[in-house]
Amino acid sequence: MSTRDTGTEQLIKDTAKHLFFAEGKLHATTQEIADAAGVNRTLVNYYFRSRDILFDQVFTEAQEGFSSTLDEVFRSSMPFKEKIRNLIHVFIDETTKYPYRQLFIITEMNRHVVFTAKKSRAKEVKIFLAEIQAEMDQGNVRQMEPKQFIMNLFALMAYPLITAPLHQALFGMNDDEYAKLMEERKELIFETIFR
Amino acid sequence: MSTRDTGTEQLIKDTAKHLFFAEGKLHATTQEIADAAGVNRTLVNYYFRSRDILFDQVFTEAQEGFSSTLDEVFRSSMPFKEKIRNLIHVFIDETTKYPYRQLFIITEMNRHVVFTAKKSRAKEVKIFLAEIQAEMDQGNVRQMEPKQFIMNLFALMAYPLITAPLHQALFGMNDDEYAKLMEERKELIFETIFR
DNA sequence: CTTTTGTTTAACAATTTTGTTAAACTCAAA
DNA sequence: TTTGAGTTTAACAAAATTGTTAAACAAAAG
Repeated sequence: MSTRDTGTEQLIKDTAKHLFFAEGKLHATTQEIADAAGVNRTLVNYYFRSRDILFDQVFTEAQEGFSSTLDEVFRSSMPFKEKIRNLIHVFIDETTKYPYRQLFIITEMNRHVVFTAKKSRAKEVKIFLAEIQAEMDQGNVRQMEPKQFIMNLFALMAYPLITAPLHQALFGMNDDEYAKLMEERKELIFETIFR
Repeated sequence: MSTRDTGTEQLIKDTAKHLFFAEGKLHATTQEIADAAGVNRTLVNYYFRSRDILFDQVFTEAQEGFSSTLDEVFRSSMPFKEKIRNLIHVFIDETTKYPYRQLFIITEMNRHVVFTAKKSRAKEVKIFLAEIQAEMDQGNVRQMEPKQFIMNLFALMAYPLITAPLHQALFGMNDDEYAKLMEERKELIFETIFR
C-alpha cells in the first residue's frame, strides 16, 4: 500500500482551473498547463490519460462548484432578503476569483454538444422561483416573471466581472479602481433588486 | 485591372464570424471554418495568409461592430429616455444574433495580451457619463456612480443572452420559450433602470 | 482565340500538439 | 537495505493543425 500522493494530480487540476477560470486562457494546451504547474507535461497524461479527460473533470467540477454556490443559497432557510444579501456577497467574491468559470462552462457546452444536460437542479430552482413569487405577492419585490428576477440578479452580479477587461478599457481604469467599483456594487445591486 | 471578386474572401470571414459569434465555437480551426464555408482550406491562407491574420481581422471588426452599435446611441441627440429605449432594442436584437461576440473579444484579449488598447472610445464614454449624471441631478434616475448605471444597463441586456445555454438548462426551456422571455425583457429592463 | 490575371485545387512540408514507452527516481514498508 | 508501488522524466511516435508550392481552372481584356 501507499499512494504517496505528492499532490501533483491536484496541482495540475488546480493549475488548469486557474488558467481557465481566473486568467481566461480558454485555449490553454497541455504544455501550457504543465509549464504553469511547473511539472513535466507527461504527468498530465499519466494522471488524466488524455487532454479530454482532464477537460471533462475540470468542466464537471466547474459545474459542481457553480451549483454548490447556488445551493448554499437556495437551501438556506434565512429570511429572503438576508438570503439574497448573502448570495450577493458570496457570488461576487467567488466570481471575482474565477471570473471566467461560467464562460468556460458555456464554451465547453458548445464544443461537444453532447452532455449538455447534467444534474438538472430543476427542483431547487422551482422552489426558489416559488419563494420569489411569494415575496412579490407580499409586495416586497416588484411584480415580474420570477425567472426575470433571477436573471436580473445574476446579470447584475456576474456581467461586470466577466467583462472586466472590456470595461476597464472603456472606462480607463486599473485593477484596483475596478475592484473598488465591484465592492461598491454589492450594496447597489441589493438596492436595485429591491427597488 | 479586374479583381473578379467572387465574394469568397468575404464568405470566409462571415463564416468565421458566424462560428465564433453565433455558435460560440471559439476554438474553430481553419479546416472547420473552410468546411462551414464550403471551400478548400487553402483559400483561407490564400486570402488571409495566416490563421492569426484572419483572427485579427475578425477581432478588429468585432470590436468595431460592437463600438458602432454603441456610438449610434452615444451620439444620438434624442431625449435620454428614448435613447435608452432605442439602445435596449438595438443592443438586444444585435446580441441575439451574435451572443458570443463579446466573449470572443474578451477571450482574444486574454490570448495576446498585446493590443488590448485599441481606439479608446474614451471621449464618447465621458460625454455619455456626463449625460447620465445630468439625468440623475434632474431626479430622473436614481443617484449612483454613472459607471454603475452603464454596467447595470449592459448587464441586464447582455448577460441572459451570453449565458442562454446555462439558463435554458436551469429553467428547462427550449429556444422559442427563451426567445420570448428575452423579448419581454426589453420593457422590463427599461422599467428596472428607471425604477 | 490567346493572354492575362485572379481564383481554386491537390499534393506536399513544417509545425504544433498530443499520446506512449521505458527507464530512472523516491520514499515508505518489510 | 532491500523491495516495491507509486512518481517523475526524457525520448520517441502519432496525430492534428497550419503553411507552402505549383499546377489547373475560369473569366475578362486584348
